[in-house]
Amino acid sequence: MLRGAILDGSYGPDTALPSERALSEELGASRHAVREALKRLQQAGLISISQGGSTRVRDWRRHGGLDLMLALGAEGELPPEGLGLMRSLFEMRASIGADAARLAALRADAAARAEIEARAAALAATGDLAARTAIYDVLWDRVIDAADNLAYRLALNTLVAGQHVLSLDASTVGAEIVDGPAILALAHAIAGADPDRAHAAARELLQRSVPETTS
Amino acid sequence: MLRGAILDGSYGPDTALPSERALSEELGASRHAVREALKRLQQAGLISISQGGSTRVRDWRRHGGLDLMLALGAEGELPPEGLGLMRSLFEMRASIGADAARLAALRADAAARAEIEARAAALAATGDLAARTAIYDVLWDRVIDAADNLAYRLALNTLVAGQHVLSLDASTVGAEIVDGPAILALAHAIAGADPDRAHAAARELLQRSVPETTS
DNA sequence: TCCATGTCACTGGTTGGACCAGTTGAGACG
DNA sequence: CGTCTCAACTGGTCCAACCAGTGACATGGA
Repeated sequence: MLRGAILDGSYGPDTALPSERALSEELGASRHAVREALKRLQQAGLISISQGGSTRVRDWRRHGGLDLMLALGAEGELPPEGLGLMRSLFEMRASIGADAARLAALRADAAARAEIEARAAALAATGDLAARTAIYDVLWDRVIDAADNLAYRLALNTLVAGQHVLSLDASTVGAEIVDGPAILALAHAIAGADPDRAHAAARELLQRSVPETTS
Repeated sequence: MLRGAILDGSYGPDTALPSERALSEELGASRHAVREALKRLQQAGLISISQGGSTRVRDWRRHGGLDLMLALGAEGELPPEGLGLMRSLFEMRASIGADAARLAALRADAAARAEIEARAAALAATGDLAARTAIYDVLWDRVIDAADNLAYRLALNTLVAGQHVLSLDASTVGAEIVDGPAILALAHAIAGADPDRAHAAARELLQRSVPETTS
């Protein structure tokens, strides 16, 4: 609410915001509400607050966290940034996902390998698109778990949340879901403890959903 | 403050927290302070708040954002997780950094290519470790910019913040900084628009700082 | 004239109390 | 015994006041 009104419009980096009391009067809200909003902006890395001194806008490109992607996507953003935002999201998904597949091939225990292979087989055997999508999501969830990398898990959480914010349906990753053999090959590479093949297979698979740019 | 007291100890997923009023009395703080803390936890994905209903703990492994890494690292964590946390951080750094180098080789404009090469040369020509570290940081900053991927930029922001939280000094990436020729090779690959070589060079360079595990 | 100093009007930080608005469950009623 | 109502929760919001730092301005002495 306040975030969009503040940053995306005016208020360049290093400018001072109005005081909390001024903002509360200007926005017609109590100082507490303004304060909570400001604290959230601070947590997001958009502003820096210091007692006594004034609250200043930070350069979000340099201090913002990954969660900012959601905020940017939420507020119907700049048209040129819109596609770039999606491309950024899916490029990161491809990069992280491919490395997660590599690590899963290295670190998964026997049970995880078996489950990943079983889910891939179940996916390939199903014709229903919705069912395939559901299995595909769980499959990747298990791969991320098997990779045993907390940063990957958390980053992917943010990325899928971002896909929801951008209101993307299953068709966005349709090119991945329809290709049963490629998914099976990926699962086999992970189950067979072949990190290089797993990485390559995942990379190729995930790359299909990265939007093209006319550069 | 409150985050550590709540999650890391007890309070498993899907359990209900005490009411705001109860917490304020229990912690000796006003309800407003408790409320601000809860809002921050909500933003971090640790809890879900709904008016009328009770505030419940969410499964942070499934709903938390990347910023959670900082929070976990801040509160002297579980010893076994400590090393895993660092490994996760540096693995992600390597994965993102390598792909950023690849994209930079594809997308950088002439000025960026020239600057990246110039900085690499300046780094290789300097003997002082601190100076090399400073140049190295800026060099990667330019690579990320050239990759033109907002998600990478924001994720890296979080990762470097995490390195600060874990109080890691320059020696952590010493194996990268000392190798001038490797850095030069990376810069040349980017400047020469060779994405595959840039990716491989960055990957090899960044992989050196990933802590080993005795698996 | 110039610099050190103290004062004071700001800034954010915190608290208490009150009320509004949903949710939930226990008890009353059919 | 099933259903409905209502009261006691929950979080959401607001007002008013005070504490604690900051910074600039006015004032004094060198």
